[in-house]
Amino acid sequence: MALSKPLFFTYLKTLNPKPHYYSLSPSFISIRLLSFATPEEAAAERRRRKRRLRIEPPLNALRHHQQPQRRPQNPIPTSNPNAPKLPDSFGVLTGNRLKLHQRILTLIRENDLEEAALYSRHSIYSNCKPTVFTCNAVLAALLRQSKYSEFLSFHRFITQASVVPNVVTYNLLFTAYCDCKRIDSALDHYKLLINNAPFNPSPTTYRILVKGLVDNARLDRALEIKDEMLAKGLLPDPIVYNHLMLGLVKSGDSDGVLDLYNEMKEKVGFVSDGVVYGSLMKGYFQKGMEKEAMDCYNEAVGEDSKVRMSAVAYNWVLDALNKNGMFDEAKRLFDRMMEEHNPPGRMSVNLGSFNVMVNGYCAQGRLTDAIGFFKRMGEKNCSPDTLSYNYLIEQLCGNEMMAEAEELFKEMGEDMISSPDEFTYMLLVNTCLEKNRVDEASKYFAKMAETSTLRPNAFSFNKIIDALIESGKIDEAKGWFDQMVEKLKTEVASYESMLRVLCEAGKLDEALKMVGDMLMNDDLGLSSEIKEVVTDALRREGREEDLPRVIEEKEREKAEILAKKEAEEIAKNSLADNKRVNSLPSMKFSELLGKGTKDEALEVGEVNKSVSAEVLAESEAETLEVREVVPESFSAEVDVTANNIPEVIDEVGEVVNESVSAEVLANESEAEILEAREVVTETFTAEADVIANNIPEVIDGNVLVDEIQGTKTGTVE
DNA sequence: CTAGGGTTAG
Repeated sequence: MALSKPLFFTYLKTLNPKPHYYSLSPSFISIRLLSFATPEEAAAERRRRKRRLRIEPPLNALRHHQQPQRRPQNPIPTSNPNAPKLPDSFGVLTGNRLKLHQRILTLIRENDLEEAALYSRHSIYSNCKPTVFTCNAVLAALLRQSKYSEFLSFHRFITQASVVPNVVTYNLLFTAYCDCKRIDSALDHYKLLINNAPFNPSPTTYRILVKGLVDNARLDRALEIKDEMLAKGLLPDPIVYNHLMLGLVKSGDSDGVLDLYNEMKEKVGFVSDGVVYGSLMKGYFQKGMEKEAMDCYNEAVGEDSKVRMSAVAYNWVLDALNKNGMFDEAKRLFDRMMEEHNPPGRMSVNLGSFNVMVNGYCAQGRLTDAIGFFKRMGEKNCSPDTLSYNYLIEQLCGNEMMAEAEELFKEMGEDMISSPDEFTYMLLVNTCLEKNRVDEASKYFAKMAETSTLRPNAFSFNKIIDALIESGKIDEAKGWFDQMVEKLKTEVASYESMLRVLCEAGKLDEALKMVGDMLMNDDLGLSSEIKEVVTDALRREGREEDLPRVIEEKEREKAEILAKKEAEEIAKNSLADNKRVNSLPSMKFSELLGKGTKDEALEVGEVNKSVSAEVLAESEAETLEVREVVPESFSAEVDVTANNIPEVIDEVGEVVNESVSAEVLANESEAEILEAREVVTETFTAEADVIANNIPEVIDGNVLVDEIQGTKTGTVE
């Protein structure tokens, strides 16, 4: 996906927040009141707090009614521990934290994202905690490189480490979810933002969400979100409207297109942003009202037009012309844009302009002209990205111009921007296969597999495997099959068909080895039908006793593994029990909080922390997990207890409820959490948090990666 | 000048 550049700009832009999002004073940050002399006093404080919450509703409740431009009123400073925390203000980005920020930015610039993320994670526990701006920079970088699972893991990490997200953090998260087509997750977090965050969504928020919804055929919801935006008193954003209008065009609702345009016009008088005129033209064209479409055209680009036409706005108009048979007019406009282009002051052409023209000429079947436009990018210092290449290569492949396609392929760069991706390779592989050039196809496939970055999906693997089998290259096919098994979760059916092929080819030893692998894999197993196939093949060579032998062997191996596992489990449990016993002082946590001094409680917290870390940390990753929840603040130590040793929840339940607060609110969470929270919306105390934290994490990074890989690589037919 | 480097194509 060619998001990188625009996203980066979005980030840069939002990095400069509007002052009013951050205008609350830092002194507002809540101070936890944790130690009470007696349980009675704790209870009294609890009651007081509930009363107070009734009198002073949480900040978000007030926020709904205020004008967006107005500074949020600072209701009651410091005393409400359940109040949402405010994100860092720019003021904190000084001294060491600024230095840290710059070092991480340097790492990002050097494209050492792994180091940047790791460094940030470690700094959380240093005396120089990264600001939310630094975290956002890391998130944005991960997003730019489509590292979604790392993105989500990092995001989860910083939320659990109580880095308070700002609107940019939310926007990055929305973008990540939308990119992965997990629009509902994005909406869940939008709801969290609306309900809990001490700031409003920005126009960018609405652009991301509306586009995400439109792209995922959720026009109705997109329109609702737009209305929510208006209800907040924000002006109609032309970009949001354009997304919606394009969505309506796509679904054939041309009246809707015109309605939206008129709605915007009604609200702002005159629509000076040219970005909507292309979709407006499309609406008229769709109604067969060519004259009106061209009136819009003239309004937008005519001699004395007052409409501001950016490159993007022009591109939409170009597209509208091209898609409605007005290529000559498009060409005239394009030439004018080229002439008008005068950077840095006036930017009227960009990469998209060329792409739109390339698309238009391809649609007419004028491939050579399309290549001509493609080559002209350099004139205006534009360079094609992967998507631009892929589009043209696909068109060329589909029009018997394989030589030209391969030429372009060779041009594709080493850089992230224009390097070939899975789609590129599979285009070439498929085209070669269609022409029965199996060896060349295999060569392209091999080239893709050699890269460290590209991950062909199962569909791609099967494509080349089947083709190789069909042309009798069983060994080569088996080679790819083995790689597929190593890299991807492979379906039983794939194993079976490969197995059949091996049997048919009389490669019995390999077949038996594969049977062994299948038996050892709990997800696979061996159907009686496939057993039959193998037995038949063996019988032909007089080796029918080999199969039962292998089966028996594997059963034994499996039993051994199982026994070993059980033994380990027992050992581990008793170890854990010991530690649990050793950590028993933590059971007195609540008492200490009630009766003892804070210092004593802290001491227990300390013990507790290290013990739970020990108990839980079985791997590096889990150590990180634990460290994620190990907080700076004493109160969150209760979190560790509550999160990690469920039994303790009962013991310290009251205390937990009182002290675990909104910091967990912004947790990586899904609909359930929202629901859980709904129950206690008025006072949103920790009950919901505890519930929420016990809900198993829904996000599974690996699953996600595969999903993305699936959607991204797709199928090239 | 009080926005807008936003968008499209597999």
